[in-house]
Amino acid sequence: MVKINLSDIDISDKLSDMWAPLNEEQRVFLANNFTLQNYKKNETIYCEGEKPTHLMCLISGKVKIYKDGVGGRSQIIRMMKPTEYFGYRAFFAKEDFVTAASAFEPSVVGLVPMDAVTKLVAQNNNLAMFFIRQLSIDLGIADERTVNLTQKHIRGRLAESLLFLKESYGLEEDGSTLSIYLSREDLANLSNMTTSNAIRTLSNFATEHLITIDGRKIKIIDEEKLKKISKIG
Amino acid sequence: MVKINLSDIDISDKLSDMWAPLNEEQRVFLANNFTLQNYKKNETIYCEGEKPTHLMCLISGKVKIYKDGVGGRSQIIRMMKPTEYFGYRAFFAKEDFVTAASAFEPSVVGLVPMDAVTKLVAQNNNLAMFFIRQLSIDLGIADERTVNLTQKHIRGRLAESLLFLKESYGLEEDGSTLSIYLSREDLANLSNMTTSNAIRTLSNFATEHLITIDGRKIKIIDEEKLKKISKIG
DNA sequence: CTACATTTGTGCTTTATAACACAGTTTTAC
DNA sequence: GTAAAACTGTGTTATAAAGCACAAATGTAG
Repeated sequence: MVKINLSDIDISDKLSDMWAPLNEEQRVFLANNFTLQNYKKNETIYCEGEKPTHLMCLISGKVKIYKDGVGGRSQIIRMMKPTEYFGYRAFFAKEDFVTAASAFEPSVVGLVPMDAVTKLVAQNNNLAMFFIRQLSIDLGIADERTVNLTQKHIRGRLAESLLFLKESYGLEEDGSTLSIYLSREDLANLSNMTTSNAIRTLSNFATEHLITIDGRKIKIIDEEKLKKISKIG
Repeated sequence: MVKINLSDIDISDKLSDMWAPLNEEQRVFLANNFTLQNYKKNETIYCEGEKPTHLMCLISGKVKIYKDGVGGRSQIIRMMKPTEYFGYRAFFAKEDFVTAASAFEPSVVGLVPMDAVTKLVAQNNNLAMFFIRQLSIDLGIADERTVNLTQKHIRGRLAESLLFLKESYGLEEDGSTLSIYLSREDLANLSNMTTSNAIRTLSNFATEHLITIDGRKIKIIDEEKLKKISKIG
């Protein structure tokens, strides 16, 4: 872990939603408690059952938050993109982690000890409101997700995942290729299905000219139809 | 809606987790903004798509938070018991409600306008921490629930629901009858299955002497075995 | 470069669960 | 108190999705 001077690398503007409420003194305090950590592709960031110690902010890369359920099956709960915060829920709930996190790609994570965060939250109400708002948004997403994953059929769930990946990570310069390359297994774990069904359904979508596939590269061809499939389930 | 004097009916001690952080002035402010509302059995408290306006606290009765998904199927997301707060998530997230709420039984709900709550949160950090903690706990539960509802089999899901009902609402004086009488349909919507499968599986549990059923009265006979079924999925 | 492991793809079988149909029972409304 | 509606129970059928087996392709390590 390397202690860095925030102003040097100038990432503070990217993290503005959370930084904005802080006064100068609080920013210095935060900067003094801020460290960076690198994670390799597929490296675990934290595990289920561990004690949460740091607020984490994804600086670069892509991270999945997942949960291993019955029979070795893994379910991806959330996916983080740069400037998003994670790892703090369990601390605030006074629990151990109920999920695990790992890096899809080489990633850089900013760490702030939770006791420093707690101090700042106690001093600064707008920071508290930031967390209230963020948690509220995430809880709404979780409620939606529960219903979508349980009630939609395979095609609907996969279509939804593809659209989610587009919204979250965007497209490459060609305007249609998803900027994230997932294994079929990860795609399955995101969409609550087996790997073979992810493969099959993806092929079907390609046959129907909704997408094209080239290894892990997926191009979205007919977004409207995907939306329709996602909607009707 | 009837404006009441809190000290008169003396419910403030029951609501202590949230009240505790408030000073005298803030308590008076809250009391002046507090109203009670009665709901009949099966009456809707709020609907999906509506704008959230009040923090709600269940004073007495039982309330379900649910979501209607594809094909008319309804999924129960959360169930409230007295002294629990609800209805505030969407406000903090600056969204409309994504769920609906209705009363299982005749219920009394305490209402506080969200702008009054916002004012108090801005003044009082411990109150902000109350919401942060509550939202964090609920988000953890939602994450668990997503995996349980998607990965466990019918028997596991129903067993889990029965245990959940016991934990949440407790037992009657006989020490084994669940204190909440749900329709088979509600039990199904809680456990993500069709009504006929809830009926069938419930009968199977009775045949296996894990429970006894007498209409909507359910006695838990072999809790350990239910736990085992719930655990292995 | 070769060997081994992992991922992807495809066909076939099995199974869990939904869907449907209908009868008996209980609750609700007038 | 009766009629209608809602709920409960059970058997049967249909089907979505998992499970399995295996081959081909791709990636990785020595």
